[in-house]
Amino acid sequence: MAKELTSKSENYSQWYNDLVVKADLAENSAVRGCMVIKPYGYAIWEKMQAELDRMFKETGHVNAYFPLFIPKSFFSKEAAHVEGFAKECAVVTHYRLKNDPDGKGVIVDPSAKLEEELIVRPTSETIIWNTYKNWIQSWRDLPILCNQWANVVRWEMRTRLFLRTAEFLWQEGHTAHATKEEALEETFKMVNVYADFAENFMAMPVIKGHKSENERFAGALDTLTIEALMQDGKALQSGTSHFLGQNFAKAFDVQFANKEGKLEHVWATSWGVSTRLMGALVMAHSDDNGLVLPPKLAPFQVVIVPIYKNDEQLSAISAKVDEIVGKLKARGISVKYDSSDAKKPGWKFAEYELKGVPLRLAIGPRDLENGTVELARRDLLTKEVVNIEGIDEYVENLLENIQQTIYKKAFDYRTEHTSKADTWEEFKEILAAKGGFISAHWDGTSETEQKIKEETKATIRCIPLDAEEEEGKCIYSGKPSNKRVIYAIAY
RNA sequence: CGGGGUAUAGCACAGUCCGGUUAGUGUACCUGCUUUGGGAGCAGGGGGUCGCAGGUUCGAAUCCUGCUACCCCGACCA
Repeated sequence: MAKELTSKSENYSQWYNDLVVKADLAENSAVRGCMVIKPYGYAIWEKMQAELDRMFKETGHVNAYFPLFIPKSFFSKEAAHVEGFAKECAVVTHYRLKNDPDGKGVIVDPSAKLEEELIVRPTSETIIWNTYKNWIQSWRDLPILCNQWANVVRWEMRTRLFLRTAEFLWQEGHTAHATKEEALEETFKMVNVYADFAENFMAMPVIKGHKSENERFAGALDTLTIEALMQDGKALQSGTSHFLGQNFAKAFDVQFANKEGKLEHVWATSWGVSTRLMGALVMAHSDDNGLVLPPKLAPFQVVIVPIYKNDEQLSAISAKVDEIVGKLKARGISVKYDSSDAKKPGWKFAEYELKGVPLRLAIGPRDLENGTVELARRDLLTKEVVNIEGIDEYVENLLENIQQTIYKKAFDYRTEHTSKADTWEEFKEILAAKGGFISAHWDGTSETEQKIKEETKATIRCIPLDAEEEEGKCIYSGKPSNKRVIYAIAY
């Protein structure tokens, strides 16, 4: 074996680290905490972007771009926001280098100090609301529905590829509305878009819900989240949508004249998903043989491997493969024909499994004689021999089936790892025994949430949107509660 | 940012304790032949500022000091 993966059961986090690197998704760079996203990984991200971008536009949003740098003074305008991000900001203080007079290399030119330091954006609310102030005067200017695709920097102390890096790629939507109701509606709309994307494209079931006060975005009145369950029983926050109320409008003095001619502060939302989704995708489906990619996000959905003994056989096979490729492409299926002579079939089989290609099609002399191909599906690791006749339709259906099977497997895993706890003892037992989501009553206080976190490391992942009214007692304090919330140990 | 660990060829490691020929093994790479339905075999070959910077010494991968990066555990976080 050329590339050995640590097994998932032996060491889950090592398995993840190995997989990301060995499947060629990303690697660590020369810059601490910052990753290089490699072409294969970036191709998946581009597929995610393309679909999300389409969904944003379908819901009336437009793309724009705001600066990487934010004047320091902007940051202090919204108190909770500063509080939340101050500890992880990169700061630009100078704008010039010069040759070191004492010898080698370059130094920062002390005479080139900026009058006002610039913050490398950890998120763009401040620069955007400073800008929106100029865009908004009357109710006729609203709503503003902008999104931007950008990089942001949060100076993390402990990083992991995709899951937490000092610089990451994301999209951030920032909207401005005339009424609270409309802003709230937007907040919900976007969390639904994220859930739709996660489930139908990533094949990853998610729970939609409100964040508790502790977990809320700095500066938001309400944060909605989608929470996914990874295969080690830990939760991963995969996307958030914030109702910002009038906090930023007040901080940046953004008012509009309503239909009665009175000035009012604008209502705001913001929402984002990041390259963290790549980590979610890896951890939701993959196995000890490597990545398992849902067909809708795979850089190529089908790989074709020829098996041959000489050039003559290869050209006969290639002729047949060209036909197949043409038919598959006509159906919009992306396919790679790997006729390279540099590697042997067995090597290619293992390599494409590691990279999660949903469907592998092998064709050799035996198949040419019989008019067949060998189809191997990545998700189930099963093989079958099928007729070339009608292969395109067959593959198309199979890809759809793989997409659904992957989803169902993740869904079943989540179902098995979602438990109800009614007592504190039970809660701790479940957490220790199998982890996963635990549905339990909570008295609604931060103190209780904090205590539970200290004692078990579990936090409230969300208060589900579809939580049923149910009288009960808080598992920790015993105080009355009227609905269950979702606990888990989180990434 | 606190505690622990690691750093030697593209990758995985040995050698470091106890300083002493030309730094070694597997794999990957290059050439040739034979191979090709699950990570091929044989033969030959190339590749190293031993993480970086200082110091000790006749002599440093090895001892000392500082720095950097990565991994694990904590605090913090998408």
